[in-house]
Amino acid sequence: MTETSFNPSSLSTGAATGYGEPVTDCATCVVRNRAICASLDAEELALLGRLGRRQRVKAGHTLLWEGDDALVVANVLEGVLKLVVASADGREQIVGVVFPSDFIGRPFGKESPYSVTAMTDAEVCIFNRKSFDDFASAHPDLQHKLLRRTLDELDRARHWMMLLGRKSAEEKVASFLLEMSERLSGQGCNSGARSGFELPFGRQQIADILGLTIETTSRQLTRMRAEGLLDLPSRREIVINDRAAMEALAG
Amino acid sequence: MTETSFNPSSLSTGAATGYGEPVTDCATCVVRNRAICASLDAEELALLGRLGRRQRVKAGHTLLWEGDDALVVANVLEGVLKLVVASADGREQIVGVVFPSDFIGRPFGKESPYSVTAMTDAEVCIFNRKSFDDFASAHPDLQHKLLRRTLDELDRARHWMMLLGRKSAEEKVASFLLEMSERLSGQGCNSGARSGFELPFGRQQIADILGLTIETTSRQLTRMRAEGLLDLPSRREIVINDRAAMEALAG
DNA sequence: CGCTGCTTTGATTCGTATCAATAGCAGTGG
DNA sequence: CCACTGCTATTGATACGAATCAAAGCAGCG
Repeated sequence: MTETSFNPSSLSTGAATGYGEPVTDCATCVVRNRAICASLDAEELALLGRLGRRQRVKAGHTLLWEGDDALVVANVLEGVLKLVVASADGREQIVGVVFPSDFIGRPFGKESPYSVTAMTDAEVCIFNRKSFDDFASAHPDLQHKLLRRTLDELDRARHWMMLLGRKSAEEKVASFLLEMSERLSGQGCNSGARSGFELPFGRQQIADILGLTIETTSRQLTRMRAEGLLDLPSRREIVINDRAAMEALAG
Repeated sequence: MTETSFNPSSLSTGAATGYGEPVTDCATCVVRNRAICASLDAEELALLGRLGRRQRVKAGHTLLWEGDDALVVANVLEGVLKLVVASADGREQIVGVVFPSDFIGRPFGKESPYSVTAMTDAEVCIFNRKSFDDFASAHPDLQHKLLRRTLDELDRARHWMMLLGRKSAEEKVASFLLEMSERLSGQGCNSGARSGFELPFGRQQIADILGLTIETTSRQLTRMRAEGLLDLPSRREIVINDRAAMEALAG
């Protein structure tokens, strides 16, 4: 465990100071049109902007700890973060992976039900939770966006439950590769059967997502490569050669 | 498969007729203060009531099919229903269990991501989804309630992912019994270490919740009985003798 | 060049699924 | 009241998949 804590020491309600950089211009934000902020008009955006701070999070650092007071919520601007639930004896299960424009944190709740840790260097637009809760309560459109997003997340989580409870190691890895291929190769075109992408994390993390060990995960990938289903040009690169066959394996 | 479909054949937008009974008096509804309707005042309640119909669902009948158009949403008045995701080859994973006052269905979404099937005879207050979506969009307080509920469901689902991905059969069964004990023995007092309750479903369903087979589930229960942890007075009754020990097993 | 951490590969064990048979219970009708 | 039927649950024997334990390979970096 080399992970270290992000400590929002001088966090205060309202205009938070002492950490991060003030948000200067939401209008030019990279996720302006994809994040929940897309529901706001210029005036509202300026108001919310005053509550937020841009915050860099280095890979491996933890923004929220499972069980601790959920002091902050945030939008992801850049990088990839994981949501982790751990058991008393140290087993870990990744219960969510968030990308730019995704929302993190637990609004309207006291304790964070999971840890949030950066898997790559990341940048987030962070809010004091109470301030955000108040703002959201006063802005139905924002709340509507948040509701839709939460419903989508719930669907995704439930679909993942099927994978965790009922699929074999081979099916798990195949499903994982297909989902990552879709989420990582951008909203762009996935025309051909071949598709390559770079995973933002290593084998152990794949295992923690799939409920497997690192050895089993590695073996499955090696076997798929041997069968010509995929190439592994480098540790974190994956090229799916035969999408249809991969879909068949995913069950 | 003896499950049969509930077919809302003459479903129309607005005041739906031709199925169920019209809602006569929301004010005296058994779940009036616990369901999302609790956010509404008398006038709003009357409006929503006009959109709803009381509908009985017999045990084993399916209200919504995975992948089909999600035509309806509903509040549970009585009984217990399950949310099921199935794979092409017939494996099933129960991804949620809903009780009276819980909300079911997928607002703001076209396809239902899972099937909803009654585990016991049940009664629901059912709405045409589109009408409900419109009503919700116009009533921020209702939407707020729905958001909180969805966030809670998401937390529960993610917690369950840890169980499915990382826990042993013994830990799964122990966790399950503790959770059911809490959700079934009502909001009442759970004073003593001993607690008994009646499950609304059989062994196969427990297995489908835990991602196990019926045999493994049965063996774990028998073993726990042999060790004095619990009693099994009848097929569906469970008495936990030593709650602390059970919590230790749950991991 | 030789660390250091991550990944792959191999040998073995263990837990759970699978296959198969029996037991128990609920409902039905003689 | 009891025999019969169908369904659910339990119990047993065995097989298989993934975990575990152990070692070697490989890449990045001072």
